[in-house]
Amino acid sequence: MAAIAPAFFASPARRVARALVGCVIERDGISGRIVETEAYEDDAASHYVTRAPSAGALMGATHGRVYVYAIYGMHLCLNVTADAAGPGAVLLRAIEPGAGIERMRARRSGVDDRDLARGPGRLARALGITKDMTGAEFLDLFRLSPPPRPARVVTAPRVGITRATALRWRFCEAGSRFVSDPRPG
DNA sequence: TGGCCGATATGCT
DNA sequence: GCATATCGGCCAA
Repeated sequence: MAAIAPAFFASPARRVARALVGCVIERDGISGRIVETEAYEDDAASHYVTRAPSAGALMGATHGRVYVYAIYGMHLCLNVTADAAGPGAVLLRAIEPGAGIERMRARRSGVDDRDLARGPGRLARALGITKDMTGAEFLDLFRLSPPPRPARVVTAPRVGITRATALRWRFCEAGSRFVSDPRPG
């Protein structure tokens, strides 16, 4: 399977976010199918606006770069910047664990497989994300392959935001039990 | 299933 | 200093 190339991230964040659903992400022997993403552009909820000092330049000037931030003190969230012509980033919210599932389990005893990477904080933990990855070329750290089978995508409002809540820029694989709460539909 | 709440990085005043 | 956050774990019902 040919890997996805950097030009994939040149499109607007919404398009990249939708196209990522179903793709397989892999790093260091751990892999999974992406089942949930969210797009952020220059809307009121975007870190391009709300965290302009740290995220503004990265989201505005780059595409295909890693952007990691911490939320609620302890959770990391993995994003990839998008849009060669404007600000954008895509938050990776959930994956369906594939290869390396035993290592993901080993890091977190007692957690059901379904929950290993369901939600942005858990996903970051499952993939061993650290904040110092910010700024790196996404495809230098991760291998990304097209969907092994076509994904049916449903949209929903983004999670955990208080502004621009009318936008449905959350993209989920229809029917997947690996999608985080609240479930779309 | 739903509600509570910890624990802290980040940005603003 | 302060308010808020692109959450997640735990508990009661």
